[in-house]
Amino acid sequence: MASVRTAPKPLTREVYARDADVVARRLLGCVLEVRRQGLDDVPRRARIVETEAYLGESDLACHASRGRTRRTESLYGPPGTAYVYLIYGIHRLFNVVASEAGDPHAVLIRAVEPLNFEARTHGPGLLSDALGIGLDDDRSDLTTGRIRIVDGAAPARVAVGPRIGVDFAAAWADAPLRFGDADSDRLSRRFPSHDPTP
DNA sequence: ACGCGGATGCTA
DNA sequence: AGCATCCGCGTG
Repeated sequence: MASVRTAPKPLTREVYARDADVVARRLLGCVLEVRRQGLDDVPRRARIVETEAYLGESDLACHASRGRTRRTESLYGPPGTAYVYLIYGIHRLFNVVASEAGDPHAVLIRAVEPLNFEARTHGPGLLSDALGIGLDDDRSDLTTGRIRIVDGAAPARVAVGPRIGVDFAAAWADAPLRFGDADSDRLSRRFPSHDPTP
């Protein structure tokens, strides 16, 4: 009998309800899907290959470390909420809220591999442009909205390193909270190779 | 009100 | 290494 293609289901809220470093690793290999109303019938789909974890108010690199403001309001929402903000007046960065409501953890999606379209997606600003993610998506619910994440196979090898662009964050700057599919050719930047030697 | 600086990406 | 470009936030 013919195989039935089961519609992929979005990750459930409980998948997001863990500390951001756990969720950041979990999201590698999962597929980000964005329906673009009026532009596509078919959602754009892309495999997540690089993430960073931001661990709440005590994490000096996390926006919530400066307290709860209007911009960071979405970080305080339930896990599975989108946090999208403008950086350098130019780029929109897409994050997934993790942990639990009131504990502002986030996972920044830093790079994806396009699955059913062509675009440059090897950076957090680039992928938002390619997928059509904008400030309007801030605070949207990833379990019900036009942006969703469906499960996928975890990468065979995971690279780990310090986060990018957070040198100001004192001791937190060096924490190993950036994760990547070590075999992807679309990472935003090279990971420090703790490669051994020959 | 006002000035500052940033979870980037491109060019030199 | 320098710059574009603009919103949110801290200060007045």
